[in-house]
Amino acid sequence: MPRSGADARRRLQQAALDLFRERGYEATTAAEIAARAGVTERTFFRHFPDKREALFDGEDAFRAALTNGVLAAPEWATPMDALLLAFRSVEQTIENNRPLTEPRQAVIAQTPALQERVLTKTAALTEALSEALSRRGVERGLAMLAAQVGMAAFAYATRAWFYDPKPGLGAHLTRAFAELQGLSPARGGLVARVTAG
Amino acid sequence: MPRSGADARRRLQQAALDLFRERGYEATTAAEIAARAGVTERTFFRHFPDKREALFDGEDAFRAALTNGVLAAPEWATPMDALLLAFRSVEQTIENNRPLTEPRQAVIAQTPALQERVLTKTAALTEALSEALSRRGVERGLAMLAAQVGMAAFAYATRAWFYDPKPGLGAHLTRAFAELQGLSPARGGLVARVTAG
DNA sequence: TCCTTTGCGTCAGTAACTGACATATAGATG
DNA sequence: CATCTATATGTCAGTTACTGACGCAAAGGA
Repeated sequence: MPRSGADARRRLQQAALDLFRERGYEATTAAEIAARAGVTERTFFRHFPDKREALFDGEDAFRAALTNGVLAAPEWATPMDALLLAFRSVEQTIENNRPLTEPRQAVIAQTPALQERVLTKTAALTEALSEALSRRGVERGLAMLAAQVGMAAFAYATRAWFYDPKPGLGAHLTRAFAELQGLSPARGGLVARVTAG
Repeated sequence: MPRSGADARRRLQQAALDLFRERGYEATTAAEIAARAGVTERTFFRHFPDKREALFDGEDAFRAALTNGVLAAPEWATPMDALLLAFRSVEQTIENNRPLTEPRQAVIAQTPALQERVLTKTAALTEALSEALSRRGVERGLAMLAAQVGMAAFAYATRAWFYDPKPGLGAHLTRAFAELQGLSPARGGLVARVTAG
């Protein structure tokens, strides 16, 4: 196979992250990113379908790891069990990648266009988890519900871990899934009564 | 106050929906929408910040109704109770608006760019619900978790109601919140054991 | 050494937006 | 009724994200 192109791609990603941090996302053009990476604007768009994607990469591996985690869960595991196991299986990866994801998060935090893209990435991940659950025999609608609830718990844990990394992501994860339990209304509450009826 | 502009806005929305249905979102330009509405492209962008927004409107009223529903819940209501009450309070509105939302959904279903925008609209709604819950005294992180879980259940109910409207949205809603209960792992399950520890 | 495969540059073009300025019109004010 | 003002709209020029077509160059296999 001739010329790899992976090199230019990495340079483009680095240049994009740097420029977004220096001038902000909106204030940097695709041409500027390409120039700093030593290539043409056209090359930029050959590597990334749009300007935002330069900031997101390696999501495929993460998704694969998560779905594998769900599928590898023991047979007796409930949907939420399987999700918790899946999240714990990528725990180390996330903790190791923190130095790389942190500056990225800072850029995303101040640009709505990137936040929008994060939402679709998360939605794709949720969809993948849902499909993995449905492969385990969970009905499709219920699988999507469980996947969304699981992702909410995961996000909750991640937020907490972001501000307080000491206990480790794993501790935050189990706490999040526990809080999920506590969310269920008290005995005799409205939802409980409606559910019984 | 001179000239209202509300008229042109409505025409633009209608023209956008029609054109998106005829040619698809990507294949219709903002200039075409404006032309059909009898105005200039510039006027289009004065009414809507971008092309996608022409399809979304009246979300503010919906959000206000939802947050009011949360705030109006009785004091003894748990977070999930309050959310269920909020959703049930807009039940009629949604059922009545179905004829208007259905063609819109059809367009959205086949254009990724619009699906992305739906996600941010949903996120904004979730954020609003979360804030309403936190005003009820729920801790902010937990409020967000509850809001996301509630929105997941709401989406689940809406999907089910879309395919089977006969029982009414209310029935699907109570069922969704009940399924949420069932999602909790069985006694002795992994999450239960981890939670206990 | 040729040949194929693939990344890249160049160029032209479309379309989503934006700022600046002029104009027209509905309504309040006298 | 005349005028004045606030606001919507038109016009125009410009930027930038993104795309298709074509040609060149380089890396590896034959």
